[in-house]
Amino acid sequence: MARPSRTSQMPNLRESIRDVAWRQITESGASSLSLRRIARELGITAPAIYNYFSDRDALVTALIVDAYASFGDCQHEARNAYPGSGWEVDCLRAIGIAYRRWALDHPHRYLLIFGNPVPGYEPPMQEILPVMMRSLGALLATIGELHALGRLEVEGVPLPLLEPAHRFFALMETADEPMLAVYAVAMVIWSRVHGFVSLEITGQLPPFAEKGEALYRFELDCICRQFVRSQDR
Amino acid sequence: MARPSRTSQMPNLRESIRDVAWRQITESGASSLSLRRIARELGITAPAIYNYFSDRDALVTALIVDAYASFGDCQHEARNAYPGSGWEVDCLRAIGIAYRRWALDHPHRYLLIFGNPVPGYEPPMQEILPVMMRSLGALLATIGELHALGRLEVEGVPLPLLEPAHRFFALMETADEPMLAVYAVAMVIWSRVHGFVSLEITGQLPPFAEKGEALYRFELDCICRQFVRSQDR
DNA sequence: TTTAGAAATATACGGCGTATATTTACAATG
DNA sequence: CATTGTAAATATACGCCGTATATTTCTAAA
Repeated sequence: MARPSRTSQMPNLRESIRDVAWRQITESGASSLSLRRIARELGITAPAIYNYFSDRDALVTALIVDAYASFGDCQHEARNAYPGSGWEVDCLRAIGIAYRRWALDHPHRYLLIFGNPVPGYEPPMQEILPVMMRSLGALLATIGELHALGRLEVEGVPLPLLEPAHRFFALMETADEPMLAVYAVAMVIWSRVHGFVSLEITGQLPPFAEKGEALYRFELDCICRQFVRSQDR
Repeated sequence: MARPSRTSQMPNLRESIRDVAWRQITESGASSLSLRRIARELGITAPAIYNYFSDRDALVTALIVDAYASFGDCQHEARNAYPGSGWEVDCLRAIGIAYRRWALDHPHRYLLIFGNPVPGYEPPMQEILPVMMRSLGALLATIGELHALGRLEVEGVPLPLLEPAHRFFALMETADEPMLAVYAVAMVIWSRVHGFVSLEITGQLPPFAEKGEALYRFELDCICRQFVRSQDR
């Protein structure tokens, strides 16, 4: 008895697979994701999943794209809460706060994106780059505005190289020198924020329990003091 | 035919297992570590490994302890290159440089320790804490010296909580307030350094190829400028 | 009404960690 | 020297896993 009319009982099977995958990930971590478990839970057989995802990796990629979309939404929401000019520093801080908030709310998604959690998986860059850049777009735009206003402190910040062989070259080849400085500052900020948040959600920030919040805000203050010139003058 | 006299042909089987495990990890990543592959490579059967490691997790723990030892060696070597007083800033910088150097030289070891790479593995803290604290000891000692010399800038740095429930409490309960400040600064420094290095070795530091070095040194300069008061006066 | 294709099942293969029982080599004891 | 107990290995098996292949069935178009 093959093919019970499943499409009638369960439409959008592709969506259901993704949903169950997310549930399993948020429950027991990204590394314990299993096609057979998903199938079992949906009452189908494991090979049936291959009608919707060519691979386990294809499913993981779809999940990563989802996660980036959610992350990007959180970043752009934070940015859009400070429209107009004159609030760039508050915007920068809000983006930072939202970054940590999202990571704490969705630690497995965070690790799925920025960590190394799935065994043999290597992300296909051409699929992920768009959502990845969109999610970094909020930070880049805010820093870009500060730069346009002449309020970005870039002294001493080394600029990135533009080498055609690099896999991010396509994104950068149109960038002029000021844009490079914006990228550089963004990377420094991102690496600081990522360092703190990734240690925090993996439980490696030893003695700070709920003081993580305070220490994180301290870091955001350092970032703003260092890279943003005061408005007046 | 069981038990061919293996102990004669291959003594130190426990060491050999660890060695082969390291080779597999450095070749294809920590996630693709497999007891059966190790056994195959050593010409033994898989269950034989259980005479030396009770679990796959026990093997992973041994590897992590190894990695921490190697990492700690690198940190203490950097520190010991600047003996005596008056070179604390250089020492701090050297420790930072050595941190990145070690991570670039042993990316898989770095991810094994500070990442999330092995599927269902949860590290047993009571085994790992000693080597972990030893490896952080170089940084803590150097910052402690700066603090003792009155050259540590701690204004605005939030202090960690001391709550008995926390699993790092045993390490901290003897710490007095100045020691807490040293811990706090160490955590900030560590999170910045870790953020940069982890992005770099996972290939997520987009446009900076060999400019990673320059950007990293910039970060170390920022750290020194921010947390170390100048010597004179 | 027939037929082509999509979507599911059944089955199977090889890999994995590991539990259990069994065999063998070796060292200590009588 | 013979015996025996133990440690270290093997043999085997179980239940997972991803996935390849062939088969079946439902459905929609010709």
